[in-house]
Amino acid sequence: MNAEKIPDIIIGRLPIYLRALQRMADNGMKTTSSQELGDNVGISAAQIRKDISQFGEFGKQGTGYSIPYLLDKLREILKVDRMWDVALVGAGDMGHALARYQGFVNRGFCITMVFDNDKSKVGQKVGEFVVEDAATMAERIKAAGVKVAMLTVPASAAQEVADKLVQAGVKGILNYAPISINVPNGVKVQHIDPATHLQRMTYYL
Amino acid sequence: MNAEKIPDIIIGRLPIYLRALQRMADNGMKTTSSQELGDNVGISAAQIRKDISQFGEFGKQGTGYSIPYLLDKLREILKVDRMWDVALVGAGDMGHALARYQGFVNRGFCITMVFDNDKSKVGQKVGEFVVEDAATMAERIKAAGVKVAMLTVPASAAQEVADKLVQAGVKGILNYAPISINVPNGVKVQHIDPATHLQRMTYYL
DNA sequence: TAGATTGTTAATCGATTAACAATC
DNA sequence: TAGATTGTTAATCGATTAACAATC
Repeated sequence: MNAEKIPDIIIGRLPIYLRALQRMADNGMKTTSSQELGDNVGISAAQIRKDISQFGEFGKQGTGYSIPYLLDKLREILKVDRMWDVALVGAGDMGHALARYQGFVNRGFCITMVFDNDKSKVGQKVGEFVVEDAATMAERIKAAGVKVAMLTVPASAAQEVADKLVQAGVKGILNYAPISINVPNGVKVQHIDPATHLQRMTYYL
Repeated sequence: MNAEKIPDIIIGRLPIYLRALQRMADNGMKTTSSQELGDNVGISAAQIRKDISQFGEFGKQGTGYSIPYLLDKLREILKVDRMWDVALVGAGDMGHALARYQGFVNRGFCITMVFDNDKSKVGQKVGEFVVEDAATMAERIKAAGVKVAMLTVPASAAQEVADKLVQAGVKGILNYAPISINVPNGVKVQHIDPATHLQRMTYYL
């Protein structure tokens, strides 16, 4: 294990490897090589080897990587060898889709609470969850020790809600609002904005 | 205007700038500086100036950038000074949320068709769209000249559907399926996978 | 004018690739 | 063993930052 700081760009690729390896495992594969994994995710074999070797010697010359073993290691590194409780804030269309999404649970995440500030939504069911009043959000998150949240509120409310989440102890925010939100050091934000992603492709068309 | 090839990493930041500038314009602001824009999006002022200057001299010493002018230029560069028809494939929860999303139209995109291969969904309404049979997809996309698609089908179907989209002339795919899809040169893919984004943050927690 | 801020250069910093000894 | 593939090194390539003359 290497104690030096790992660049964020490498951390960003690990979940991609993890996803591909999980899929290989589902298909009954037992081993893979940097070449094969690279072809799968569109990254060079050299880079895959370099990235993985930051964390230890997980492969074997001649035979490559054991898929179950590498899966274990990557899950451990990314800290998804446990289950993270997630708060979902915003019970609109996107919130509904996320609340009903089946893909979180086997990747380390479990939505445990859903909030909205619209009183007409509070008490209603969204997926298997009952929408709670956003006014109780900070308190509930603090009490439950939730560290991860998904934000699907309008852009106009996003910064304010993010501030409250941070205040309540949330350390990672997945932001679906189409606006850059600012958070203190030590809090991570990931942005998902479909229009931004589309605009990144049209340049090349 | 610089005729050299612009790095993809710069292109990727332009939509972020565009989004922030649009918001500033909505708030009635007329000018901004690289410093102010940078604070807004969390990028250094030097980098913002460098990025923008790849495409021309859009600022003025002493006063910064005219927001409406820079908006125009960025939209032109990213080719979102026009409206792109978008095909949505997959009428599940995520497809529903995207079909009803109001944020595309003022950012250059307009969903014009929705497909699903589930016969029980064909003919049903999703947002304001009637779901069409995926069997007619290639034909419809070709006839309409659609170049951009959003993919919200299960991972097991994603590669196959992507191949059909490419065959039909689609050049940009926004992939919501949790799997890396491979496409020929000249076709762009952007991946949106919430679990992957979350896993990128847990490392730091 | 004086102050502010751009566009650009050069220096620094960081990431990727190619190559290969080690070894399974 | 012979073939395959890792982990790592050094070289290359690319991106970011700092600084400042130009100028609005």
